[in-house]
Amino acid sequence: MVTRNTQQQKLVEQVFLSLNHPSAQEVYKKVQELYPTIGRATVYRVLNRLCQKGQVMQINREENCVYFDKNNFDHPHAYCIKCGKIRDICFDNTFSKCSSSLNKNLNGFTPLGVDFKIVGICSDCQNK
Amino acid sequence: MVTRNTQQQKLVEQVFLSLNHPSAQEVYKKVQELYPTIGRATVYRVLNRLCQKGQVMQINREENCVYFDKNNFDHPHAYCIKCGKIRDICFDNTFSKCSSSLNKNLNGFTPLGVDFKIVGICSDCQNK
DNA sequence: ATACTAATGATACAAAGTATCAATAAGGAG
DNA sequence: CTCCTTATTGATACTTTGTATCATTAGTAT
Repeated sequence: MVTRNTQQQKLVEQVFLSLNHPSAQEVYKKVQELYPTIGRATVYRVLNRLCQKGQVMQINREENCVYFDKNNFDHPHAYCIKCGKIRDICFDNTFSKCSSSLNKNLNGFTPLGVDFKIVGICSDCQNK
Repeated sequence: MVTRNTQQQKLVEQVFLSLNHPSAQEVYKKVQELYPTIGRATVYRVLNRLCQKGQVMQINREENCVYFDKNNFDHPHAYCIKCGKIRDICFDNTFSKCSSSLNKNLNGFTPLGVDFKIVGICSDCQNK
């Protein structure tokens, strides 16, 4: 398969690089200003292709829904990309040291909570 | 306003407590088995009410879309609940110490990446 | 027992993202 | 430069997660 360097791809990539942590919609809107006939699906496809090539990373949301937790305090989770299950991680005081050290670098950002998640494959799914 | 202790509420709460980090859909399906006439909206409403009361916590996804990042390595982000923007946090070696210390506690879980996010209000939004 | 109204269930809707498929346009071969 | 192959596009329909609306139902205080 020979990949083709289309106008749309170049434009989406260029617009993506000009933005900070954009969502797909943000990229889409900006691209539309420059190339009104572009399809929504194309923007999603180009971004996903960039991810597969490893040039781009998705932030949060390997999941596509909210999960609810009984434990009403900040603690890290492990999310399995195979089964979609979330598990608690036992955290030691390195985590709280890490949490409090981050507060120093927030530049006026008022933290309300943390969301620390390890993404990977759980032992159940590895043994299948 | 007088809150009412309905059958549906009791059931949703009970089912939620019986599950580990369930999504709303998981709770809905389980509740439906026991109470087939329950509406989907009711399950969402009860879970949201539990969150407001502080009994339940939502895991990840204050956002409702995927964000993309140029920086192709694991680093923490700050997510503002007012404007929805994501910012990078400068991380020091405490973060990597924290990351590597977590590896010890993973019990066979193979980590592929981390997603560390501080949720709060950015300085721009505070000054409005 | 009655009245008030919080909560429900049905329905429609919105937003994010994917699947499908005919039409288009890269780019290599001649 | 022209033709041909097929990767990519754009339109459309669809799926999933979640919310808004509103008439009906059922807790609860009196």
